[in-house]
Amino acid sequence: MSLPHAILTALLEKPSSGLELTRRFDKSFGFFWSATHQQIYRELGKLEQSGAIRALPSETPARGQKKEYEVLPAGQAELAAWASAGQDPRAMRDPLLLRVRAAAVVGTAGLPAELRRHLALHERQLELYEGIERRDFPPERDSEQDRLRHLVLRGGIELETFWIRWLTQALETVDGESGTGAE
Amino acid sequence: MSLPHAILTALLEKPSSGLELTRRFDKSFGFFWSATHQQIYRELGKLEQSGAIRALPSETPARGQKKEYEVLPAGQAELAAWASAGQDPRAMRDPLLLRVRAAAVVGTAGLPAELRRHLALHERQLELYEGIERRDFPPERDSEQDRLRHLVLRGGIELETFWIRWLTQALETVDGESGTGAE
DNA sequence: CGCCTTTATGCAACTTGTTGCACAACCGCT
DNA sequence: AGCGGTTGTGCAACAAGTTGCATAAAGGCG
Repeated sequence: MSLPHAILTALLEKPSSGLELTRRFDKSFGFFWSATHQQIYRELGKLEQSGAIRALPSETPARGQKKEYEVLPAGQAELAAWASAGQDPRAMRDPLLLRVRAAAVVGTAGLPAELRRHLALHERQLELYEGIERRDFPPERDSEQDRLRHLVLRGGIELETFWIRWLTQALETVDGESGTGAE
Repeated sequence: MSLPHAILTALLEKPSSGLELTRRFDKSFGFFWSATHQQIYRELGKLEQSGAIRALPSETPARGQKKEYEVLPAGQAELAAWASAGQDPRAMRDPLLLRVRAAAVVGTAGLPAELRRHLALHERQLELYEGIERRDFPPERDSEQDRLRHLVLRGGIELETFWIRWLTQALETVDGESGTGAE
């Protein structure tokens, strides 16, 4: 139930076309919610049909032609209701932790390389986020919106920091003991 | 592609029936991978058909009758291959961060209560994990398996710690500024 | 015995997310 | 005009996960 609300949030921040949304979901929005263009187009269709958003009138409404959407009052109300409703945190599901657990029974061959690769990826991601923090949230430009958005970005930054710390620990643990398979 | 491998890992650690697996996925296994009983039964069927696991022979093989599974060599090989293969971290997708971002545009009504609720849940989860750490990983009982499993548990513990820290920050941010809606 | 609860397995329908591809307009180039 | 790249929208098929319910054996109890 989150994708439509992610789209509503993005469109409220700035009306966009499908492709523009896709790009925003690949960049800043992607810190907390990712989506492919197909998901987005499909959902835009549903949201338009349900009256939550509408396409801005265009001169040439045809295939291959840009179509901008804006949020209607019904959509904003729906988003507000969803954001304040109670929702439990979702169950944990992380492939990397699972793979380490699997390595405990079938051997650690290949594991250190994979951990190092992930470490590098997370370091790059962290740098990216910190760049955005410097650019978009300089000290003392604090509307309520700024503070909340900064808070979300801090979540992304601290999550990446967590992974970097954990991967470093993991590499010490795995490299520390032979580094050969167990099996 | 993770669920079958989660099941193989669990079965290698200890052969089990569907319901036993479900309980293990609700408890310790759930730190890094969760699954419902329907997912598990469906997947057990597929794994058995593909020759990765087999049901241990039973006197009364009938519906409503317990059926234990064990991993076959093919299954173990498949798991080892999967665990050492390259897999990118999955794209971030967190409803709570999204809801805070949505609150930045539609108002923070109801948000503090929800943040406090999540904080309490994560604190309870952390306590649980720390209890397991004390019970299952006392200092200096270190086989390679122990170290790797402890590492995975540490991941769970540090993730919960991250959430507790972030939610505390978030509450300071939200409560600090009126606590009324924005809109 | 008949009834209820617990243990145990499983189907079907649905929702969400992924992958691969098709189609169409526009732009610059030669 | 014809070609190729970019921008833009979209379908179809599939894979993964969720929800609700059906079925059946076993054990306890009056």
